[in-house]
Amino acid sequence: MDLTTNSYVLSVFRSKGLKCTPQRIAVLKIIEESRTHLSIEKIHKRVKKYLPNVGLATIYRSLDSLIGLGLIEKVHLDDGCHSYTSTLSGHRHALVCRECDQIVEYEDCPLENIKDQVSRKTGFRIDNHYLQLFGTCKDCQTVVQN
Amino acid sequence: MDLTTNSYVLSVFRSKGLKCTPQRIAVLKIIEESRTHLSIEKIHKRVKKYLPNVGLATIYRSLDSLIGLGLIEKVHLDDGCHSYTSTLSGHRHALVCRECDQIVEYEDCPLENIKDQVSRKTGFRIDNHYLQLFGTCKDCQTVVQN
DNA sequence: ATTACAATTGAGAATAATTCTCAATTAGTA
DNA sequence: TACTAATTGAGAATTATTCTCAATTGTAAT
Repeated sequence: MDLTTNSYVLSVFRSKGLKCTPQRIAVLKIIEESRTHLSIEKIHKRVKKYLPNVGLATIYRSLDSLIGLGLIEKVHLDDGCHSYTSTLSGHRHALVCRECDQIVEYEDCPLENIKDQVSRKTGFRIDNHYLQLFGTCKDCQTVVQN
Repeated sequence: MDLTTNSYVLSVFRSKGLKCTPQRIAVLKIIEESRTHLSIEKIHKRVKKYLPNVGLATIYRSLDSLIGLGLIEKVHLDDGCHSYTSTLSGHRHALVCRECDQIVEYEDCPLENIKDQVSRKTGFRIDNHYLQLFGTCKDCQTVVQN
């Protein structure tokens, strides 16, 4: 894995005065490159392939930093666990397949007008939302259940 | 607090062969009656007022049972913590105020048609969703920020 | 009402998840 | 190249959650 990064990511780090360390870049890239959700332990294991001495605490800290920078998002799974997903290609929502754990993402946010509607009804000023859909992906629908 | 319950709740317990215990009813009622989100610790403290010997493990177990019965739902907060909300008045979504922690709920689910739309685009069969909106409630919008 | 039995509970131990501490290291200036 | 504040690794500490097991209790059948 190439632990250098692009100038956009670099500028995000700079804008908050955070250092762009190999540990943080590795965590970010691993999350970006994964198509299924990764637990902290899995992220740790994968980062260790490239940075064998990295500690678990650093993974936690990197995740926090990256969330603070808006480069990744915490994803809450149906069972109460959570994983992390990259936000680099813009606002995304996750579709989590219960069978194969695959995450499919879709770009267009269907919630913009819903937010207005809810705002009018409740008086809330809404500044963030969290949507996740659970189900069975195309592939797993054709597999015979056992 | 009245630890008896109505026949609907009773029938839900019976339908899954679960016992309708005072501990479970207490947890359910406390969640139902609260308008803000409650941590496990807070639920534990409140249940203790009525059942002083209740253990923390029982709160965890009761919450699991009630989720299994569909009587409550886990709510993921923006900071990664979670709380619980009653589902007794039908399908609800939470609006969480960042200022005062108040939860406002709205009954009508705006997602039914969105699910179809996403299904068509991605091939997913969607069987559950999780939506939460974060923002500032009406009251807190008028308070001067400090 | 009583009984029988499986489900549930309380208590605390065990485990898992997360955060903290601190000395050593390092990224980003100057 | 040197400086400095931020970051890291290691492991301890804390917090959250689950497990174990003997005692208790809700429920259904008598």
